[in-house]
Amino acid sequence: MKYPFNEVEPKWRKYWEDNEVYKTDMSDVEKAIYTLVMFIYPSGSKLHCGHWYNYGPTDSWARFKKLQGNNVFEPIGYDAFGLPAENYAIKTGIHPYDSTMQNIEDIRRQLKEMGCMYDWNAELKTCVPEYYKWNQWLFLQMYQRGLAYRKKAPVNWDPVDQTVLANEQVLPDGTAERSGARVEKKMLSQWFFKITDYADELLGDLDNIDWPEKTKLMQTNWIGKSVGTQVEFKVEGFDEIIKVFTTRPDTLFGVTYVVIAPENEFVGKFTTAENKTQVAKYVEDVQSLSEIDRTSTTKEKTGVPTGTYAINPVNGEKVPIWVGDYVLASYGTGCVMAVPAHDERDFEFAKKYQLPVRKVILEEGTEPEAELTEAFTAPGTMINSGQFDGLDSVEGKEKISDYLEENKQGERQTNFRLRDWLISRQRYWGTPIPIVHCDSCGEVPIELDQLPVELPYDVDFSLGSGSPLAREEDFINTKCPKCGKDAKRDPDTMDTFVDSSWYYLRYPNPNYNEGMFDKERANNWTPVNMYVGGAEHATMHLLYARFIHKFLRDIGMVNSDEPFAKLIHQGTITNNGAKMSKSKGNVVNPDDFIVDYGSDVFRMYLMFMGPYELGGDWSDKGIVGVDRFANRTYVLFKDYEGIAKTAKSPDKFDLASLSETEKSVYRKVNQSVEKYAEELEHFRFNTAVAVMMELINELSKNIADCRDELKVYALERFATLLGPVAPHLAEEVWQTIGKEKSLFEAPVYYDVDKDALTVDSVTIAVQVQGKLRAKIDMPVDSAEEAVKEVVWADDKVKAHTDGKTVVKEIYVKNKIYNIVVR
RNA sequence: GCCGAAGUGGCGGAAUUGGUAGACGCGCCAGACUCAAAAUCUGGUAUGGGUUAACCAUGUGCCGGUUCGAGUCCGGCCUUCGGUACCA
Repeated sequence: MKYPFNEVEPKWRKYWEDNEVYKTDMSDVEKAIYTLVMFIYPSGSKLHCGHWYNYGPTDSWARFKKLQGNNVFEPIGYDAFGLPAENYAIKTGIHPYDSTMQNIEDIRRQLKEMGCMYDWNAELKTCVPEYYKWNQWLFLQMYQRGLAYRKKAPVNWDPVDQTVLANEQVLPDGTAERSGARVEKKMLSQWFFKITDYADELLGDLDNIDWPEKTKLMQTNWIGKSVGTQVEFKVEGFDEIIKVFTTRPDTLFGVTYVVIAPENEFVGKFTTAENKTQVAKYVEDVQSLSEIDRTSTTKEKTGVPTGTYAINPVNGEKVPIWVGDYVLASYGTGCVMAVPAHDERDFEFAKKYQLPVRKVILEEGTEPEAELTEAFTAPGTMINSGQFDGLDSVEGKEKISDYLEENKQGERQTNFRLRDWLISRQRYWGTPIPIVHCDSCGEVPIELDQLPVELPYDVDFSLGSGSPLAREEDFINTKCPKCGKDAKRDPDTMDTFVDSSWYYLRYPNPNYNEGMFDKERANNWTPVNMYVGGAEHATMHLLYARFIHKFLRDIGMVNSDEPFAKLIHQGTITNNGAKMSKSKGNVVNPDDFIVDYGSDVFRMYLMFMGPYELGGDWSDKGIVGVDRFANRTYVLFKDYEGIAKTAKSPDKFDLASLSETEKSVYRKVNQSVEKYAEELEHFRFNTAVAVMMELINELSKNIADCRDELKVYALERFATLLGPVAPHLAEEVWQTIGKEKSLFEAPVYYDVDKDALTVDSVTIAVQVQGKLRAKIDMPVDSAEEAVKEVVWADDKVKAHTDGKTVVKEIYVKNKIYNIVVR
C-alpha cells in the first residue's frame, strides 16, 4: 500500500480553503501570535527551494503554535514594485504592471500548493495605489518634520545607458551590469530619509530584541558609533578653521600634518599658487578612479601638499595641510589630523612622503627614543605632550578634551558611520514621490487629501536620460498646489525598501481606507512575534523597518519601539556549493519532487536536512527516507482505521497497570511529545523529525500488543506531532482513526504525562581512568554505596584495576562511576 | 586586513550545564518474501587489530593545556562559508 498523496493533499487543501480554516479572528487578541516570513518578490520564475526552505518550516512553527491553542496569524504578500519587472519590460515590452499581476497569480497558485496556513484574506501587494498611497503619506509625514529632505548626492551613473544605477546593478569591478560601461559618480539631487536622527536609538534598542547576535552585531557595525572629540585647527593666512574629528585626542601632540579629502571644499581655498597645478591634477586623477579602486584598502595611499599650514591648538605648532585620497569626504568633517606614530594609515602615508613621526604615547617596556617600526595604537603613557606628560593615555583623552573645551578649541562629539537613507530612484516602477517643484514656491508637498499621486500606466519606460516619469508630459506637468502656477511633479520614485518598512503593520487590516493602518489593531498584533527571513537583509530592510517603526511611534501611530520581537534567519540552500541562480542554471525545481513525493514529504525533507539556520548543499539522496517514513505512517494508521470511534483513551494511564510492552510504548509516546515540542519551539526541525521517526519505529514494533485504549492514546498523539510538519498527512490519518473534525479546525495538543518520563532503572557507565569499561543497570537515583558494590563486582573493572592503587572514585548520579588508579 | 559562523563515520547530520561520541536518515552488507526483479520487512554497519566471539587500541580539522573525565572549556594555528572595506 502506498500513501496516495496526490489524492490526499489536494483534498485537504480544498477542505481548508472551503472552510476558511486559516482565517484569523483578528479581534481575538488574548493568545495572539503573529508569524511572518519576509514577503515575496513576484518574479517570473517559479518558487524555488529557497522559498520552500523559508516558508515551509516557518509554517510548521506557526501550525505548532496553532495546535497549542494560540490564535495564530500568518499572512503572505507581494513585494511587487522594483527594478526586475521594469528591466523585464525594457527587454520584452510587457508592461511591469501586467507582468507583475500575472506573476502574482502564478505565485499565489504555487504558494497554495505548498499547503501553508496563510490567511488569504490578508494578502497584500505593494504596487497598487491603495497600498503605495500610504508610502506617500509616510513620506509627507517625514517631510513635515524635516526627516525627508533633498540634497545633492553622488550616484552611480551609467554613461552609456544615460541612467542612474542602484548599487546592486554595479558589478564588483566597477562596471555596469547591463551596459558594461564603467560606472561614474555623478552629483544629482536626491531624496533622503534622515535615519541618522535615530542612530543612537537604533543602536541602543538592539539590546531589547531577540535577534541573532550576528545580525545585531552587523547592525552595530553598520551604525558605527564612535565617541571622540572635534578639534579646531587654525589655518595660517586664512580665517577659515579646519575641524577634525578624532577618537584619540590623547595623541594631539603627535600631529605632524593634516589631511583633507580631495572633494573637500577647502582644497581649492587652501592651495597656494605654486601648488595649484599639481593639486588640481591630483584631484582630477582621484575622481576618475572608480569607487572600487578608490576605496580598495590594498591600494597605496596617495596625496599632495597644498602648501598651506595649520596650527595645532595645543602647542601652536605649524603642520602642513595635505590632500589625500585616504580621507573620506563623507565621514566626519572630511578632514583628519594625522598622527603617524599612533595610526597605521598615517604611519604608512608619512613613511611614503617622508613626513615626521613623533611618538607621544609610550608602550610599556619600550624606550622613548626607540624608533617605531609600525604605528603603536594601544594605550600607554603620554610623552612629548607638555603638561600632559606622564598621564595614562586613557585618562589623557579626557584631560585633553577638557582642555580643548575650556579653551574653546574643540568639543566632545559622537559620530556615526551610518548615512541617511537615499530613497529616490530614477525609475518608473515604484511609488511616485508626492512633491511638486514650483519656480516660485520651490518644493511643495502634495496635500494629504490629494493622495495618492497615481503612477501613470501609459509611459515610455525604455531607457533614456533620467527618470522615465520626467518624459511623461501628462504626469510631470501640473499646477503648484500653493500658487496655482505651472509646476512640475518630482520625477523620481521611492526605493522599494520603503514599501517593506511597514507592510507588517498593514497585514492585520489590508483593506483599511481610513489611514495607513488601523492603529488599534496594529498595536494588538505587533511587534511581530516571529519574523523569518534571509540574513542578507541585516543592514538594509531590517534596519529601515526598525527606523520607520520608531518614526511611526513618534507620530503616535504605534505604541511599541520595535517591529520584530524575535527574528530567525533561514540558512541558504546551495547547489554544488554555489548559490542557486537562474544565470548559473543550477536551480533545483521543487515541482519535480512535489510530483514524485508530495508537498509534505518535500517540506519534511527540507527540515530533516540539517539545522535550519545553517542551510546546506542540496542533495536529494535522503528524500526516500522521509518518503518511507510517510508511507509507514500512513500504513500504520490504516491498520487501525476507525479505532478512535470504538475505544477512547484516558488522559493518562497508571504505569503499574501496563504490561512491559505497553509501558515501553507509553513512555516513548510521552518522551516524543515532550522532546518534539522542545525542538519545534526552537526551530530545530531536523531533530523534531527524528523524534517522530523514532516514535514510528517503536510503534510499528509494539503497538499491536497494546490494549485498544493505549493504541488510540498513541495514535492520536502521533497525529498531532505530524500536524505541523506534514499537515496534509496529519489530517488524513486523524480522519482515518475516526476523528470527526479537522485537526486544524479544532486544534489539539496533548500534555505530557511526566510520570511516564521517569524511568525506574538507568544504565551507568563505569570508567577506569576515564575510559569506558562496563555498563551496569541500576535503580534510578541509587546511592553511591549501592553502585560501588555492583561496580567492584564487575570482572572488567577488576581486570583493569588489578594490582593498582585506587586513588579516587567519582560517582555522578545516574550517569557515570569513574575509578582513578595509579 | 578586520568582524562573525562552521569543521564529527562512505554521506546529511545527533549529543541539556564537561559525564556512555555517532541519535535519526541515506548508502552499503546479509537475510525474509518472489520464478526473478522492484517495492516492502528484519538484522548488521566509526576505524584498525584479534582464533572475526570475548576483548584491545585509536577516533569529533591541526598542535598544546586544564580536568578523574573534553566534540563541549582555555591558548596557538589551518581550512571553508558569510559580512565588511582606509569611518580617523
